[in-house]
Amino acid sequence: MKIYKNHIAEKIAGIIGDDRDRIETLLEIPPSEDMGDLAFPCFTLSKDMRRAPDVIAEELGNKIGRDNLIERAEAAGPYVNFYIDKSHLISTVIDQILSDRDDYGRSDEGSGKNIIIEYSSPNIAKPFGIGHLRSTVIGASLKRIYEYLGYKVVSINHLGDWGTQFGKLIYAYRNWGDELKLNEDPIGHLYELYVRIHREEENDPKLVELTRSEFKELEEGDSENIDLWRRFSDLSRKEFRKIYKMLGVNFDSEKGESFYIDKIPAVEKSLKDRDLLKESQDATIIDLEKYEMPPILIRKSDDTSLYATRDLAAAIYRKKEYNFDKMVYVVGVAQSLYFRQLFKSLELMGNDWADNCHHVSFGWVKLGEEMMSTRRGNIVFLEDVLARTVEEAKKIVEENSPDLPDPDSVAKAVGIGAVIFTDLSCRRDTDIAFDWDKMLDFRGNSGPYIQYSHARICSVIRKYGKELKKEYNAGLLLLPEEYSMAKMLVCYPDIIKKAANEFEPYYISNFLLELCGIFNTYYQKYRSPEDRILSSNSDVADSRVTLADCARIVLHSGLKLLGISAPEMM
RNA sequence: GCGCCCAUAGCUCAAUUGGACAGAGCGUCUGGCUACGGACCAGAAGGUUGGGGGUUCAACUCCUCCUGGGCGUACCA
Repeated sequence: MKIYKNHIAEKIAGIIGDDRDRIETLLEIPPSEDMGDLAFPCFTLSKDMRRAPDVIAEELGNKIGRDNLIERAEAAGPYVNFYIDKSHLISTVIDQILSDRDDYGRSDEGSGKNIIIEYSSPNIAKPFGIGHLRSTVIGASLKRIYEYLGYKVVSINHLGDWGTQFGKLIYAYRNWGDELKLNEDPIGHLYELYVRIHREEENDPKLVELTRSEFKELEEGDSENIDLWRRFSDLSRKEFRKIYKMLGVNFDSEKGESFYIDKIPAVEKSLKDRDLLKESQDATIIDLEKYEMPPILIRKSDDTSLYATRDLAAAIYRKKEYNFDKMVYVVGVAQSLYFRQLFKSLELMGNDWADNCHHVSFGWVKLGEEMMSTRRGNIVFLEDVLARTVEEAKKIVEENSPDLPDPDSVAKAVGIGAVIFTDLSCRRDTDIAFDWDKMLDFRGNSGPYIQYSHARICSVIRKYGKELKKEYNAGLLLLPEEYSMAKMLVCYPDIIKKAANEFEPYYISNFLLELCGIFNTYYQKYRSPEDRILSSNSDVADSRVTLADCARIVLHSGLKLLGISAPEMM
C-alpha cells in the first residue's frame, strides 16, 4: 500500500504545497469499499487554510486526474476518496509475490540490529498451565516476526530455577518426598509437595523459617541442597522440553535465574558505588520514592537474593554478552509495576540503554470468573488441553478425510494450531476466557479455519494439475472479490511491521481471518463452470489460480509467523 | 488507603490510535453441495459502547466524577 500512499501524498502535496510526509500520515483506509481504497480527510487542512473541509475536498477531487496508478479521485463531503487502478494493483502484487515467494513481506529494516526476547520462563517444579502458554506463544511469534524483518533475535527462556520456593521444595521433599513418584511424574509430584508445604505453613508459622533457612543454605552452597535442586531442575527441564517440542518453540538460551547468582556481588558493588542501596527493616532496598514508586528489594533480611537482584544481574550480563539494541520481556501484566522499578533501577545505575527495555505484558487467562493462577490451584494443564484438541482434530479428520496419508500429524497440526491461535487471536492485554467448548470448536474465527482455507486452496491448485505459469492477465481478474483479495495481499507487509512495532501478533491473526473470509466467499459464490476458479475458460483459470496461489503463499507465511503449521490436506 | 488496568450484541473478541453507518465469530432463526473440500458460504434478528458531565468540525477512543470488577502495592516470581 506504501507505493500508493506515497504517490497520492505527492500529488496532494504538489497541489496545496504542503509537506508530503505529513499528508501521507493523514491518509487512511475508508471504512467501506465503495468509498475507494484510500481517503484523505481534509479537516486538518481546513484549519490551516481557514476554509471549509468540503470545499477543499471538492477542489482536490477536481484537480487530481487519473494516471496509471490512480483510476479516479472523488470528493465525498470532507473526504477525498481515491480509487486505485485495479489492474495496476493486481498485477503489481502478483508480480511481487511470485518473485518473492515465501519471502514476501520480508524486509531488512532490522539488519544489523540485535533484539533480545525473553519469554515463557516457567517456574521449575510448577506445572505448565494454559496461562503460561501465552508468554511462550506470544514470544515465539514475536521472535519469528522480528527475524522476518531482518533483526538478529536472541530468544531467552529465563527459567524460574532459583528462589525461596526451592527452600520450601527441599524441605517438603525431605519430609514427604517419594523417590518413585519423583521419577515417574516429576512435576506432578513436586507440585503436590509445593501445595502441601504452602498449606502446612499456614497452620504452622515456624515452618516458614525452616524453609527459608533451607534456601539460605542452598544459596550458600550446601552440597546436599544443591544436589536436590539440580535434580528438580533437570527433571523439570526435561518435562518442559517435551512441551516446547510439541509447540515447535525453541530458545537460543535457557539460562535460568540460577545462572546469575555469582554475578550478583558485582551488581551490588556498582549499586553501592552509586549510593543507591539503603538498609530498611533489616533488608536492603533501592529507594524509589522520588519516582513515586515503592522501593525495590535487593536483599532479604536473611541476606538471600530476590528476583530483582537476579534480574538486574541478568540485564547487565545480557547487555555485555549480546549488546542488544532492544530487549523485551514477555511477562504477565501483574508484573508491570515491578518492571517499571527494574528499568528505573537500571537507569539509576547509569545504564543509558534502560530505555531500550520493554515490558511486553499480556492479560490473564480466566477460568469462569476467576483468574487462573498456580497459587490458587485453579489452573488447566497445557498437556491436557493439547491432548484433547489433538484428539478432537483426529476425530474430525477421520470423519471428513478418511484417506489422508498421515492423519496423526495432521491432527497434531490442527489441534495444536487451534490452541496457539486462541492465544494470538486477541490483543495481548485482553484477558482471555478459557472455555473447553470453544477450545474444541474448530469453526469460525479459529486456527483450523485458516488451516482449512489454506488446504482448500492447495486442493484447488492440485486439481488445476498444470504447472503454475507466471502468465496471468490482470485484465481477466475482474470480480470484486478478486480485487479485495489482491488489496489485502498488498497490505501484508504493512501488517507484519505493525505487529512488530506494537509487539502484537494478533494483527497477523486478524489479517489472516479476513483474508480467508474473502477467499471463502469468492470460492463459494461463483460456482458455474465459467465463473469458478478452475474456469472452463483456460486463460481465466490460469489467472485465477495464480491469484489463489498468492493467497496461499501469504496464508502459509502468516501461519508460520504465528508458529502454526499449514498442512496441505486436512 | 494509594497506583495501574478493564467494562462494546445473549457469549467470546474487533474497531485503521480522534474520523464516514460501531464490525466478526459463537449462539438463535432461515437458506445453500450431481460442481473447486460443508472444519465452508449467504441472509435475518440482536447496540443509547456501564452511567453522568466536559473538550471539538468529529468521542468506543481524550479529561472529570460516579458505579461495578481485576491486578499491584517490602522480604513470592
